[in-house]
Amino acid sequence: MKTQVYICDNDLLNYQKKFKSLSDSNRLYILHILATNGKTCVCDLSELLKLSQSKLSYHLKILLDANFITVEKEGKWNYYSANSNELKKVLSNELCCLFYSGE
Amino acid sequence: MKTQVYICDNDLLNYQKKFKSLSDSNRLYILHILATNGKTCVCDLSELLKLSQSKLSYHLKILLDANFITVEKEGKWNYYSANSNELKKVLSNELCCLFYSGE
DNA sequence: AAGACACATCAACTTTTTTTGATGTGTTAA
DNA sequence: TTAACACATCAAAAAAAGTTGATGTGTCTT
Repeated sequence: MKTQVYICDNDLLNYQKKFKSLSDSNRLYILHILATNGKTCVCDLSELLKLSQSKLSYHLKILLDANFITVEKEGKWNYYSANSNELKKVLSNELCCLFYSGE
Repeated sequence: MKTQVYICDNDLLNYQKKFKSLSDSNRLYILHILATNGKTCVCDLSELLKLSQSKLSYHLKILLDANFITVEKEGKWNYYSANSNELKKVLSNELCCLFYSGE
């Protein structure tokens, strides 16, 4: 029985956070919309997802904290985009186009 | 604003389940050990992970339900292995060797 | 300056997940 | 056949995540 292991606690917690952010169908749907629609403002996301404003905000923040999406504030509106580079680090090619956009 | 989206509810729930199973550092550590050590029995996992027996059982079941690991019962012992084929469908190559074993 | 809009944040609540310790089941050894 | 072992399962408790409705902040319009 080998006892040595190669991953450190910090890495585990970091991946835990990333996968936790992906572990909700609302958030996966958000990523899907951002991946297929590109830059989208909260108001449009709210319509597409049929989520209340505060609920949507909550889920966007989680994806943001995981660094899987980015915001640009333009005056009154906030536009969100998928951070495909970060998503690609974690997700398989098979999930390309579904949850992030390809090269 | 485009309104069409391409993913169905069932797919979303399926991915939610998969990612939920990956969203815990104990379970990621289990996968890491299985990926690096290969087939391992619960008793050895319990020592490596320093998890109580029932807690470990709980987490193994979640990974099993997500189809990310498999069991073989040999008499008294249960041996678990990573289901690398399934993991590879979801996880990037970058995570190969960390959470599943390569080709 | 006042109102309307787009969004974030907060506190209270609900739901889900995780932990814990006890009990149950099958297998092996004495 | 009894005891010990390896593990799963269960019910209760604790902790974490998600929801809701209200409030706050910044921007634009008038």
